[in-house]
Amino acid sequence: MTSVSGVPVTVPASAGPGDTRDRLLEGLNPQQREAVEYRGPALLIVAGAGSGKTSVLTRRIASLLASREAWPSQILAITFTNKAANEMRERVEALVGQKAEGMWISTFHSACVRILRREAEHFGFTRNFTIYDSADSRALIKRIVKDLDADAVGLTVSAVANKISKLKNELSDVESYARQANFNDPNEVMFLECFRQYTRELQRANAFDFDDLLAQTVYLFRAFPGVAAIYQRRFRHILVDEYQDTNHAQYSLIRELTRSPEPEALGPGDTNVRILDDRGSVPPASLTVVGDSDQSIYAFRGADIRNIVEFERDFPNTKVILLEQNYRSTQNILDAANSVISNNFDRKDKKLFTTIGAGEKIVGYTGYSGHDEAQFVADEINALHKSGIAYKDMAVFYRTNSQTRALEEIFIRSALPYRIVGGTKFYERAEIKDVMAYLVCIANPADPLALRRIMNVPKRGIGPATEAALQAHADRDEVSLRESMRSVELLGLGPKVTGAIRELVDLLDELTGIQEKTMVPNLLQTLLERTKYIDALRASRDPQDEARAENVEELLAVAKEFQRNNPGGRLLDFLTEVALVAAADELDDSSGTVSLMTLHTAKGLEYEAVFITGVEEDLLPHRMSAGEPGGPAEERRLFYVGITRARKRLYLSLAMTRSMFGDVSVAMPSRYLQEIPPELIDWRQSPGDATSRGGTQPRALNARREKFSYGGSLPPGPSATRPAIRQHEWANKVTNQVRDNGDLTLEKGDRIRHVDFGDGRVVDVTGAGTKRIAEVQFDTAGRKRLLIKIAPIEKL
DNA sequence: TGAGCGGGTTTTTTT
DNA sequence: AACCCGCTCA
Repeated sequence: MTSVSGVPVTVPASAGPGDTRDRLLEGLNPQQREAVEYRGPALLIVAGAGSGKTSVLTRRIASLLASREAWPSQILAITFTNKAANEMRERVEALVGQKAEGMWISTFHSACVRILRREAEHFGFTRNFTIYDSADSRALIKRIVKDLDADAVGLTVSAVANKISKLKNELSDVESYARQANFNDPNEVMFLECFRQYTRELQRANAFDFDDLLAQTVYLFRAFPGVAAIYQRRFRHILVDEYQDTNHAQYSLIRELTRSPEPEALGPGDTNVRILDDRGSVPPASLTVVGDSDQSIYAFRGADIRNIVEFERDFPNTKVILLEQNYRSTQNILDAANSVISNNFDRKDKKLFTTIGAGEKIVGYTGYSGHDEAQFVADEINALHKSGIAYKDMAVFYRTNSQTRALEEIFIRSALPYRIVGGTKFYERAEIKDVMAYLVCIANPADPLALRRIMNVPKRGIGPATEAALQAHADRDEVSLRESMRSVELLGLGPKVTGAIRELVDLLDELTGIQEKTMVPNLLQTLLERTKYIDALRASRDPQDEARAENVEELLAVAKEFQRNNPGGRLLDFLTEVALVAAADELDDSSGTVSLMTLHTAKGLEYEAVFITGVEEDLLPHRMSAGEPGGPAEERRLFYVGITRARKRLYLSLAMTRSMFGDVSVAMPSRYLQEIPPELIDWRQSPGDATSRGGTQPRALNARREKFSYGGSLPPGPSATRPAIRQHEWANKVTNQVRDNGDLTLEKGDRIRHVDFGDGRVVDVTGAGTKRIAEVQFDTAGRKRLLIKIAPIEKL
């Protein structure tokens, strides 16, 4: 195999058989080819949106393997989501025509878990540690804040949680924070105590939070050079995607991995002599990073744009390759994107271009309310679908998760198949967290958080008083909560409670004992049967509990699926996988549904048609970003990311009024709309129209009109001289009324009256049972699809 | 112990 | 509007 020296070489290296090399470079432009074939210590690929970076990265790995420059086990590729990782692995394997066993392609977090599971014993953890998600961390912090009465100095749970997270991303720990803390500030002293206790509790629980996964791995490498050396020797080629969104901890991890291992750390058993250079030491791994500073949207969780901006300075002998040709979007979409992002000063100018052609104009729409806007989106999706675009090729983006409500209500009513990516996730549901907590108790008996969660679920008469008694016993004897349950008979509790605790702890211990040799679905099945968890839900009077029972059964199906994909997988692997699923991982490409997601989740994805909703001040840019330095610029990048997801059709929509916290407030068009050349937008209903209705709307909207010019895109003639906008143009003032029509039946030709849309005629009826859908041509509001059972309609 | 009620708070984005 | 919390009463 070719040795990798520290000297940059542009490789004409025998990239395997010629035809393999040709295949790897097929269809690539010169810059892309160079990005695949360049060899050297450090490569920065500045890849604009849609410039084919994933393809380049994939082929670069394939090229390393095909030319035998690297074994699969010497490659570490970091992607942003697990889904991207799986896709990349499949594509590499397809390119090199073999299973690339031993190749690490994963997210930062997954890679760190893998390392920590192997090495946790070095520093006081065991390999079966629990991973606390943000909700778990919050729960723990909440307890601590309460115990310490930190409210008293104005510390809230979220303030503490955010600050701890931020510090960990900066690789600060309790000691380093304490060294520079101001001890005259009671708030800071209290925070320090919270931080200290939180850290101690995690350690005791044998648990890491999300931020620890990164920070503790860095700590591990720094504190144990021998451990670091294992990975420094092993990984010869490190590739990082979405580098603009790395935070300091991630940056440091990469730094550690691309160091030469210290010579004394090389054990005598080190047989990997092939990679030794002339001086007898192991050269650092080569590093490839791909990113686009215009798409940096995670500063709020510590991403530091300087990591990419200063990459060349950080890593000497860096080769930089720019990919500017866009293969995704039409020129109109790119022009809009370019002109929006050009308003961010302090960036290297770069302009995306395409040879695809101008394409359709961007469509703009201003709704009366969020529901109205949603109705527009639904109608357009319906029209696009009829024109031949599959549901799965369309997506609706929004800034905040709360915007899903109106969209969902309308989509359900319009009988559109949709799916929300992310948001309130499956694994965040209480019943799923309960069952997962049982599994955590089985895997990691030291974890008291999980144990407390399930202690009295389902109800078995173990209340707070009993729990406190157990905890007191645990504290006194300095044992775990689990251990104190084992000696429950010594506590002098009532016979009923004692019996319940005995039963629970015996069950947990029994399952802990067999977890290593039991299939996950079987373990889960046994658990559910013995705890009667599902039975308890089914017996409940709350009608929602039936749905919860179904969710738990769904989890069982997930476990079976996991076992199918990982025949050797054990409980610990299952828990790891579940803990690290990201929103974008849930995406099922084959599903015939419209995808709804936040702009953040949309990163890295692309669709034929994209709807960006809520393009309003205080939403995009979000109100909360105004105070942050660099906030508005980051929001602009977010908008840019959204725009550049679209291949052919882009819709921008907003509403004049938006309900928040239960009451309605007036919304203003986003400043970013003015940054798009007016001739690129075809306003179906512009903010100008929306405010010229006269009469009842708040003054602020009328005032706003003067400041907004939508150029030639307005319908001809000043609004005042047009016959007053007739009521029917506002016929779609959609309310959120829903009703149950029982078994109302409609047939083609029936006349109906709709609360929002007025009168209309049924032109088609499809579907069956409760899913019967009427296609209605309204006299004034256009054509709509309605779910007959719930639409606010009556037959005339 | 646990159901039910009233009052306060909430929404930025995520691994 | 929806959720969480703490309090009261059975």
